[in-house]
Amino acid sequence: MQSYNAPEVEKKWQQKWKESGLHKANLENPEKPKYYNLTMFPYPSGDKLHIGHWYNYGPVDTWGRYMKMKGFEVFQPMGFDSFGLPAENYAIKTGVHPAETTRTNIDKMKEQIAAIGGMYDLDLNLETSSPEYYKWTQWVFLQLYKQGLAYRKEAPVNWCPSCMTVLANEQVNDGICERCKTQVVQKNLRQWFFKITAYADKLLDYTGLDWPEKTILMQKHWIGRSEGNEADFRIAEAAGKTVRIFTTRFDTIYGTNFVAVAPEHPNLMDYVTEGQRSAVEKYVQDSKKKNELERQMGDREKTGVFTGMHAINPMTGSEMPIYVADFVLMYGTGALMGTPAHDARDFLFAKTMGLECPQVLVTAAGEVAEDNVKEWKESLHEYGILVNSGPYTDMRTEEALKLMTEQMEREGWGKQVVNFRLRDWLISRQRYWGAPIPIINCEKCGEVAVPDSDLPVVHPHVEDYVPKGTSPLATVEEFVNVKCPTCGGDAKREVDTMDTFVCSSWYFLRYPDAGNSEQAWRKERVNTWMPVDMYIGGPEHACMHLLYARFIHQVMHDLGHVEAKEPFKRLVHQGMVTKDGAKMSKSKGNVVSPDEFVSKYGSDVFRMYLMFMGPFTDGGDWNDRGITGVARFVDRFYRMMQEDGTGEAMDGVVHQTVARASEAVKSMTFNVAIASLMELTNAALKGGLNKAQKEIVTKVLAPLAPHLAEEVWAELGHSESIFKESWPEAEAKFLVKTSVTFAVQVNGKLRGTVDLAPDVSKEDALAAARASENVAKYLTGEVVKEIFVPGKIIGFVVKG
RNA sequence: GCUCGGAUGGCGAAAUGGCAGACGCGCUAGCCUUAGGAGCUAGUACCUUCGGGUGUGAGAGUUCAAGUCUCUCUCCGAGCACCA
Repeated sequence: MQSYNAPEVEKKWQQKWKESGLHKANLENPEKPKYYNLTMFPYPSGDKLHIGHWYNYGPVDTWGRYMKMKGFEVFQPMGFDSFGLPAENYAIKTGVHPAETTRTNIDKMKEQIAAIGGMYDLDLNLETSSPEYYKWTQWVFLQLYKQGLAYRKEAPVNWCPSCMTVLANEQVNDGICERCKTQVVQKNLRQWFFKITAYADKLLDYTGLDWPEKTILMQKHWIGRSEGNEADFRIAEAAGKTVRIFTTRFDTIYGTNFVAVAPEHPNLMDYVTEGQRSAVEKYVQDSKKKNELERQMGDREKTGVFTGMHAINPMTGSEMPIYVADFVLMYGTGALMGTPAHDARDFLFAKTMGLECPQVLVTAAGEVAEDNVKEWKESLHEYGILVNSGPYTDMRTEEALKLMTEQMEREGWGKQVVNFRLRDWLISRQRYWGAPIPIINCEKCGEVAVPDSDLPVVHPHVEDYVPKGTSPLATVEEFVNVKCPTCGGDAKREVDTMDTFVCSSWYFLRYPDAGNSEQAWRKERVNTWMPVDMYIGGPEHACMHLLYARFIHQVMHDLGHVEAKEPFKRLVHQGMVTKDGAKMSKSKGNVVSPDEFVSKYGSDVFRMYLMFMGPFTDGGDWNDRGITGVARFVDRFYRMMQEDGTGEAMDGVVHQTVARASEAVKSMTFNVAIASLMELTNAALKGGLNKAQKEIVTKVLAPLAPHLAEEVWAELGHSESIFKESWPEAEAKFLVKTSVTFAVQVNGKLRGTVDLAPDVSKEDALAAARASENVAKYLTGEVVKEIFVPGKIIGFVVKG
């Protein structure tokens, strides 16, 4: 008997698949229903493919092959996110120019990805750092620019002193640079932004998307929509001047007893008396320093300084002090009304400032509230019925808010507004390895867009690309100095590059028409293939790539460039593979190298073990020994296929396996699918399968272990690829059993089992159960209830 | 602090409210081989007076029946973090 030689067999089939074009979809004219199966493209990092790559690409390929066998024209492309910090930092580390490292790394990765044996289309050669791609990234930029959705402004931005560039809010976690873990500082700089806030409401619409609930929640929270009111409070000491506050709970206005303003508030000095000026200025300086050093860390103590002036409560006319306080952010209007009874932070602030902690509880369960609040009460946060609120007393919060809004609008001192936490997307970077921003600055004409016909703005070669705080492109005179496209006079190019997330926010639109030199994509082509039917990638992109991509896609949709509203119809996040429960990292020295195991056991075994560890979305913990179980299974499976049997009494098991495996693959619990095949193999090694049964089983195995399945399929006498076959259906007639084991319970406890026909009547079943010796023993008292669940349970409830 | 997840043998894990622990790792015994990822057979939650009893983080509840549904709590993980 032959034993299975994985390395040889896998090489053979990878070659054959390549020759037959298994990885190619008919993009122009799909005859079957299309299925766009996409994995987030990798950046070429220079290290070998790690377990994380495999954990993604293996199962994604399994899914694609399954969909292919389900009768779809599967498009499964892969390219490289080759512009950006990872590639550039790798180049800086090695001292080799990024253009060179990117090239060699991509070539190396392509080889390694090929060794997985997936049907990924790498021939499209999509690389974001190539001029034929970034030409269209620049075009996308200009599409936004022409709509006023790309603009430049000076603003306080996040600056990473190590990466020597600005960063988007999304790339800063806990005040730390997401890439290099350095403390980020705030700087006022003139930078390029995409106006993603204009799409905030549209981005909150997830209709028709099959996405993980958690991801949607995270995005919703990041976008942070909140409805409320803005209202002007007059300043007692300065006639005609007002301070505008934002609140979501204007109904609590009768409990307001101070106003607090952010230190960064542009009109802060309008609210400061001469006497308090130096104190306020000092506070502002101190809080700026705090901003830079430890704003995020630790102390939640509320601080602030009295400005000397007072605001007038627009409802009651009473005066209250105005403070500058750094717990107030430049969110909303940068000023808030302090209502200690209803907001925990206001309560704390009032306490530290020695303010009276009042007095009126605006809402309660309808009863008159206590006069004084000594302790913070969470319940006062909620909507309720107003008390001590003048004409609004006894109203429900919703009603009071409505009437108060009407009043302020009528009297002209306030209105209803919607605020978002989402900030505009900062896209310019002072780094070398990115797409140049296609803008020219002319002394006469100002900011001028590079005409589409002049694209691409070629990324120049620079020898000294090490970041210094300004873009390295600025050092290339022939790049910088240009003629103005409008007036022909001397002008200078924009030297900043675009954030790599811009490159990756539209690549899925390029794949179906990659290589098109006339346009970013043909509309018909993209409308045939978009939206992406299945998008698989890590959950860490929830509020970055996945949000940006939706935004850009929605803009393209609104401009009529693509029919689909949303880019990704279904989204799945793969889990993480750990080692001994810890995240794998070089510094911990617990990195598992796939290559070693792949060369030992083969790609099929490696991929299957990753899938066998647990549910795909959960990830799993790597165990060097665990893989042997899957290796043994492959041997056993191959052996089972070599043995000829009559297949007697095996039809039920085979079709049972088809049913279970189909269900499992469909729900991406590949571990269960593999387990069901193992069970079948264990059973079949005793009985033996006939040829028809072997064929069915091999088809089930095919997406999970493509090389092995293809080999076995050929040995069964087929000359065409198994991936031209359809996924098998479990036939009902084989699933019908002649006898089923019923569990018999008395008072909920298992007392025995009886084997009966599956369609046995209730009466016969109960009689059979009663007759069972062990059961009869427990049927001593009066039977008050009889339970019969066909095929499963016979139960008695006995009294006494 | 807020918002989500999660907790089942020594380990990874299964289980439309219906016989908990499928499948695999590891372990034990035996067989066959003794160079390799060996192979095959049987066993493997706990207690037991061998009748049975107890077991899915803890405690309550619903139900004939709960790992699964409801409430309270503990612990672990992830995300957000002064957003008024």
